[in-house]
Amino acid sequence: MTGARLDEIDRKILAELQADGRMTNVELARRVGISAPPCLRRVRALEELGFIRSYHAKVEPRELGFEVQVFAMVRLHSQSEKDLSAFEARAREWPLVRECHMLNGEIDFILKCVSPDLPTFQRFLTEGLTSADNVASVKTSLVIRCAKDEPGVPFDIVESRAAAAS
Amino acid sequence: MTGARLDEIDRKILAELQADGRMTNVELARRVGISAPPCLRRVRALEELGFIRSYHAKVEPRELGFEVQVFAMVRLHSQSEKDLSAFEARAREWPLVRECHMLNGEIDFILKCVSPDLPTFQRFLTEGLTSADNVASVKTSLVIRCAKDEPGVPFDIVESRAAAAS
DNA sequence: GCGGTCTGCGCAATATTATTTCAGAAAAGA
DNA sequence: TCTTTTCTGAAATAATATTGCGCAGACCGC
Repeated sequence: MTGARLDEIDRKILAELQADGRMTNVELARRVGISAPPCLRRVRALEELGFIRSYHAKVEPRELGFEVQVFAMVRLHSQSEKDLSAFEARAREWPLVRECHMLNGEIDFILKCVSPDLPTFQRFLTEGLTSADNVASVKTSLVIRCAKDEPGVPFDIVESRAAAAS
Repeated sequence: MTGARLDEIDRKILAELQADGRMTNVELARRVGISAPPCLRRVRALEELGFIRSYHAKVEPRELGFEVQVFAMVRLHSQSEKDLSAFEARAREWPLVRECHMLNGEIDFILKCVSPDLPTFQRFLTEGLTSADNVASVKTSLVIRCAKDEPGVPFDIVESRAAAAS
């Protein structure tokens, strides 16, 4: 279960580290209002308990020559668990696929892909994705631009909900 | 321009920090094969030049009570730049919307949303998104499960391409 | 109320790490 | 070749992370 309850300080820690994952523990402790040692212990606990899964530098794909970003909507012939898992396993193997989510409704999977250029993506699309086993159809949409990209959780809502509950 | 060329060490640094954004500089230096001071200078430079945009802890939404994740495909009536920008500005204001990408093709925008529960999302959908100015239609799909979530860049491809070019 | 246990805090000490400084080696150009 | 530039790494210093430990408050059964 996700039984372990978080207090106000834990939520602040998560919010701060989500916003800046490289903040020093001293600075973090200052911001959440406790001293460094217990702060570090809380961070470790949050990591252990799975609230914090990992830390990542956000790298700019375009700066690295990945000019193309694409969302691919995939439909399969068979939605048996075995076939779904098989597709997911393949998705994990494709480097161009950065995210793979199973959806309800008409579309079975949505993939977020990056590619250095259009030819490379087209090759992946024709030789990899659409020709993969069990794939019924693929609809792709190029990303023109990104207006917002803040994965994670809206802690402003977490806090207002916690306040409302009390 | 993105003129500043990166060498092998820079790319290793980016790959390592993308995989573990909290790695100490000492460990990072050891892994990429140089000493700590020049390594830190390179990291700072990569941040300055925009290759590294930011650092984030990856927080598990479900652990924090955000049980619902949804992709919303939005179509607008008008695609004039003014109206597109207006929609983007609104998307940035909605806390439940974590990502907003403008697409080509039939769909104008795709939004990735999180919500504590279905009622909360339905309220946002009816009172916020679908009733917003200029929104023609919204199709939503619940995320059943996530098979892969590794935003960023596939450095294995960067390296093989660099090797091929040399 | 009174001890016992549990939990979490913060001080202080120590180990690691970050950062600056600086001199020297390799690459580029006249 | 000589300069200029650029980048490296050793050493020193500043800052931070981490451990150990004593203390205070909460909770519990008596």
